[in-house]
Amino acid sequence: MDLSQQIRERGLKATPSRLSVMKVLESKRQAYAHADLESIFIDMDRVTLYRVLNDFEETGLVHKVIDMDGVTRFAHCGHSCPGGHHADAHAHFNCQVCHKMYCLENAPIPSFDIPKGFMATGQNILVLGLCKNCGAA
Amino acid sequence: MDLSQQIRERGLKATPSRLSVMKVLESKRQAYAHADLESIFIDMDRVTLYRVLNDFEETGLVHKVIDMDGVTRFAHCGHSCPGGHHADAHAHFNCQVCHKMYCLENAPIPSFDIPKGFMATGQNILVLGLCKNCGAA
DNA sequence: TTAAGTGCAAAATCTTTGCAAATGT
DNA sequence: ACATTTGCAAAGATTTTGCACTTAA
Repeated sequence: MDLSQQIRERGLKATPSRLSVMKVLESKRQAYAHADLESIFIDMDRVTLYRVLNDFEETGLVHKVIDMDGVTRFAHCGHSCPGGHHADAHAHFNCQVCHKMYCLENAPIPSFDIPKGFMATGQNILVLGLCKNCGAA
Repeated sequence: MDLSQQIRERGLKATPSRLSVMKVLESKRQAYAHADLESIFIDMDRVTLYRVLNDFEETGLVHKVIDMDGVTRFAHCGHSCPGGHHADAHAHFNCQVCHKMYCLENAPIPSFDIPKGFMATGQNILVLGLCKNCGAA
C-alpha cells in the first residue's frame, strides 16, 4: 500500500520526514531506536524525529518495544493494528551482538501462571540471542 | 541469612547505604527503580544509590529488569544467582496502574520459534496487568 | 487558508565521571 | 593502614517544551 496513504489514514499529514522514516521502518523488519534513525537521517532534526516516532506510535502505525538495555525502539506494524497504545501482540528478538530487534510475528504467545488476585492483560516478550548476521553457523 | 554477610560474600563492604537498600529489596518481593528508592531514602545521595545498585547487579546480589516504560528496576535474587550479568531466568509481572514489578519466580519459561539462522540464548518476559492492590475483584 | 508539522533554542531528566574526604575490615 | 565507598560538583546523554516559521491538504 502507498505509504502516504497509510499515514493519512491515521489522520497525519504525509510530510517528507514522516515518509522517510516510514519507508525505513516498513522495508526492514526491524525495530529501530531513535539513535539509529538519527544516524540514517543526519539532516533531520532530532526533535522532529522524536515527534514523528511518537505520532506514529500514538496512531498505531508503529509499535514501541523496549530492548534489554532499556532503549525504546519502534517497528512497523505488519498487520492491522488497533491504533493507540496497543500492547504488543507478538514477541521480539533482540540480538546481543548487533543489538538489532526483529519482530517475531508468528511466534505463539504462551500464557503464564500468575498469583491469585493478579490479572494479566498482555505480555511483552523479548527473546535474546544471536541474529543471522552475528550468530555462528 | 544476615544481610551484611550476603553483601560481604560478594566482595563488597557492608556499608549503611548498602544495608538499607538491601533490606528493602529483600523484604518486599518487588523490583524497585532508582527513583523509587531515592524517594524512600531521601537523605541518600543520588549517585551513591546508582553505584549501590550497579554494584549489587554486577555481583549478582540483585538482578536488573527493564519495565514497559524503559525504566531500569532491580530486584533481590530469591535463589542462588550466578553473579555477573545473568539473564533473568524468570518472568516478571508489571502492574499497569501502580507500575510495580513483581518477580514470578515459579512461572515456567516457554521456548519460542525463532527464524532459521537465529540462536536464542535467553528471554526477558514481562507479563502486564493489574496487581492485587490495583486490580478489581 | 489554516490547522498541523518543523526547526531551533532552551529546559528538564537521567546517568556517568573525577576527585577529595570518610569508612569498613 | 589501605583499599573501598561516599558525597559533591560537574559533565554527558536523553527527552521534552515553547514558539515563530513553514507546509500539506
